[in-house]
Amino acid sequence: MTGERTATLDDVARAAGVSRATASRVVTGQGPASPRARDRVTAAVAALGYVPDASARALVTRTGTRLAIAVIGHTAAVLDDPYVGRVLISAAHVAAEREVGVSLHWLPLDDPGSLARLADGRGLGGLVVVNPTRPALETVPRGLRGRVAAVGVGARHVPSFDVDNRAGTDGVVRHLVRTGRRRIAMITGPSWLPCGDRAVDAYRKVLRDSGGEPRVVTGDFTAARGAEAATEIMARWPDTDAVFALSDLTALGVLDGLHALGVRVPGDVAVAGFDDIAFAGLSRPALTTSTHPVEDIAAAAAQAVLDRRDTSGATFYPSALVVRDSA
Amino acid sequence: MTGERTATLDDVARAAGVSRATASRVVTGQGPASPRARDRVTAAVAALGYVPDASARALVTRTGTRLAIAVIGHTAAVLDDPYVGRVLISAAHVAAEREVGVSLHWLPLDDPGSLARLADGRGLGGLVVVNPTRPALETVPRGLRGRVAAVGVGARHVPSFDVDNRAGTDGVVRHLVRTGRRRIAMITGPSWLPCGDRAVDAYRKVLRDSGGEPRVVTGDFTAARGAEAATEIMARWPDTDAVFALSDLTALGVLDGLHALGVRVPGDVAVAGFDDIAFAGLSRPALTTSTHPVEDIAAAAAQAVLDRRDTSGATFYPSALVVRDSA
DNA sequence: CCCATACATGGAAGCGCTTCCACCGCAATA
DNA sequence: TATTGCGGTGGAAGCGCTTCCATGTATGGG
Repeated sequence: MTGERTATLDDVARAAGVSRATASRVVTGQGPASPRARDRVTAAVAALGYVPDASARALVTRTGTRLAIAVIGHTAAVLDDPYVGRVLISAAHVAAEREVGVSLHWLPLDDPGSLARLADGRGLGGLVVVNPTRPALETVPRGLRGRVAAVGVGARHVPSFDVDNRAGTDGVVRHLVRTGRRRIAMITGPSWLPCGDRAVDAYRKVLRDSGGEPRVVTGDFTAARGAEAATEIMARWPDTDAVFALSDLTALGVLDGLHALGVRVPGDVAVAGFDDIAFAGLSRPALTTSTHPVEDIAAAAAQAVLDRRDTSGATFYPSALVVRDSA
Repeated sequence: MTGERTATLDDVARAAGVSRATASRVVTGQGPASPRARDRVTAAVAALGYVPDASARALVTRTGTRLAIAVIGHTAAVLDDPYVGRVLISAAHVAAEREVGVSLHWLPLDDPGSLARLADGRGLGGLVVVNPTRPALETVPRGLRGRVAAVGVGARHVPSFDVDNRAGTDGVVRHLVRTGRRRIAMITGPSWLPCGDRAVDAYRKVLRDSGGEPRVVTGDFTAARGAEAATEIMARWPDTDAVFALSDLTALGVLDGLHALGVRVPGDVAVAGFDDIAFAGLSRPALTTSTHPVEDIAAAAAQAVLDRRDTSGATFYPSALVVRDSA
């Protein structure tokens, strides 16, 4: 049964008739090696199907640069939203280009301490935290300082990358005002996600300037909640003439909810979202929204972390108004 | 500057006044340890912020069960599609429950050999390949036999998990026929993805039974291609009265394309998709489609791999017709 | 023909950890 | 009191790899 054993560098060296040191030099491409030795080792590697053990290698080189991506918030809501998937894919792309591995971690909302456990070993090149809560970010192990970035929130202690949802919201709400709406309601994100605060601020500010009173309802970024919230809003403030949701998914739900209520969009009520997801242009009426360059943001975070760039503070990416039919 | 060094188990042992062996026993929870030793070690761990080095641990235990997820196909199309993200998230969930790490790999379509490189070391508990091409699966390193599963294709050599798109397609197309459609076109997936073959078979079969002639157009699972394909189809076969796309995203694109053409849905042409994504119910008209339990499938694949269950052969998950407004 | 120089090579140390094994002291039993 | 058994413990080996260092072995110039 020894045939089932995976080959080790010793096996390769023995098969090639060289020392393990030489074999290592050839395999890694570092250090001198005669053509003869090179050939024999290469042949042995192929013959034995040798694959270096990453653990052993990382142990000695202390250079195992792996990019860890931690997603916080274990809610079902995340499943339907393409957001996390897009972040994952984009960050994984960046990592793949640099030939560093990616590890994925799924952290419950209520156990921020688990972030610390991610730093398993020095094999960690960096950590990207998606949708982090504030307490979670404070549990980042000190060995990792300077190698952590946050996506999707304006974090304090670590470099963070997010869309400028203040400016984006401002743009959307101003557009609503410009097109004659005054009684504008807003559906926010989940309360545990601090990223919405700046958006709500912007919304309040525009309303104040235009003489409207704020009508804020808490959402959770899901479509189901959007439909529900639409009903709530129309019941509580029947004269509402516009609804702005901080998520396209929710806005699509609003469209659905209003449709069920027999409210016409945009005739009776204008609807706007945020994110400009692929489906925003496909709904009927097509959704007015503001862009969210998720891939750029995630890629930037991954790059910053892998480059050990100390981009402290928050970086906000521009969001552009996309006017379609719903508002 | 020694303060910056990350603590090792030796440091912990020294601080706790015990041997490294004892410290290890306490940290891992394996083997006997007196309450006194336990307390002292625990305290030392906390004080030093010690985190075990996963590489070193994996090296000696040979038990580093990490779940590798490889996504094949580097196309932009994957980005918009929630599919891959959902697979990732679901598999990561399963892994998280069992406390095994997840590593993510992004493989170009044209270099299947890179699959072999994933088996870096014995730290690999299993490999889930998403959307694998046939040649890619054949490059799986022999050390990994029995620890690989495929998602999204009826693979030959490794256990595979996919939706039963033969039955699903059958259900959708029969529904179209039942509602009076005869001149039904189909938009498939990309040609490099073999999973569509069975669906096309089913489509052909139903058409043959109902006396229609097949009208097959190649797609790529994107919405943009759907809009394009709709135009192509209507130009080539102007009397088409139904379009079935093997992807909801594409079907939504078809809706858009037909709308631009001034074709009414479902009045003039019925449209049906496949997958029942979250947005399918939100489009206007709401999309008729067939379910695709992506999360179940991905979870099953991850479980099979982590359990070392030798579920050879293909497992197909049922797909249920969802009739909405578009067909 | 001999010595300096370069390169190729193997021996050996050690990365941080787990675990086998031998050991020791203690309580329980004869 | 002598013997057994056992939980707790430390020493030491070794996982597979890289890399320092010393030792060859060809090559050039003097």
